[in-house]
Amino acid sequence: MNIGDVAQRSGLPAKTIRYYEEIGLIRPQRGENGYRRFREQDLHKLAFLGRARALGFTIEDCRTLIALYEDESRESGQVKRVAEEHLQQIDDKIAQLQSMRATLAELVSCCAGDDRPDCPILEDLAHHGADGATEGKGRAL
Amino acid sequence: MNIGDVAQRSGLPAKTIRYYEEIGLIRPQRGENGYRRFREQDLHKLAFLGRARALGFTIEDCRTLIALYEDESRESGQVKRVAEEHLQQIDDKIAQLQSMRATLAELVSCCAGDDRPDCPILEDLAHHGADGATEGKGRAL
DNA sequence: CTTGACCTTCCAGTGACTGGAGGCCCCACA
DNA sequence: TGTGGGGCCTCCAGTCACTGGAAGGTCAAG
Repeated sequence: MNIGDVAQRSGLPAKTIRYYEEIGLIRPQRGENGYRRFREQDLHKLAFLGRARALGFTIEDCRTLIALYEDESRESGQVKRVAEEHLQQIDDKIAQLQSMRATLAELVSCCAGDDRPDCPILEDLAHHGADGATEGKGRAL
Repeated sequence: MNIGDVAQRSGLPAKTIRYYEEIGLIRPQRGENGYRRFREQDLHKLAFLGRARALGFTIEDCRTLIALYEDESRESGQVKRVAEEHLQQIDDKIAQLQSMRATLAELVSCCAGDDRPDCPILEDLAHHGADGATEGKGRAL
């Protein structure tokens, strides 16, 4: 298979597949013309990666998960630990977003949203006492 | 005030303040020694930025919000629109994370997490039918 | 006069891609 | 046999919002 075929079958953009090769997640063979040649097992791995990424695992997590997947002597506890840590991070992120959401929704509901300049949203941003929504800053929306 | 003072008073790292100047969010004056000299109004603006960022507004949103804040003839509807769009994005993100969370929690609960290799988490990643958690990919955790 | 804290600029790296330029390669059709 | 168009290649730059570090100037205290 050429890259276009695996892209279509895996649902991943060709660019992303090349990137995954670059960082060593996959090692497709090469034809005489220099084109990447993918086998079924490469496709399988890409599908695995696509699903792990869709669950929000980082690339490094994916590396670990693939290594565990290929390691017949793995212990399921190792996998579970990775997943649990990730789950915890998701929970933290959700909590942070919900805190932001609450503050923001409150402000929005207080704003008339008409043609007059008075705006409680700006008032709050300009004069609010100390911290914003949560202590942890609002990175990575 | 020097940058260290405003950093302390605003809670933003000095690096970040320099960055905000670089991208034109603030324009502190300069002393003869080349040091940035901040006035109260600069500090005020930085505090505004810190709070807007803590609510998850992008830098571009912040630029807009500050412009509106300084525009006496603004209409609060403009501000509200920015905030509502942002709120919508937060809601989308929360929904996406909750979908991931649900899938992941289910998988984790099915995994024994012991010293045997059998692992439903890996099974799912390897053989799950089509999409991952949600259709939208899991970027930006 | 030295020490050490503070300030400056500039450059590089983060994560996970994404876009685009410039250039082969391959196949079908005239 | 030429040509056109699509697919493939590599390499470079950009994204977002910082963050770290190196190399060097400045300032106040002792």
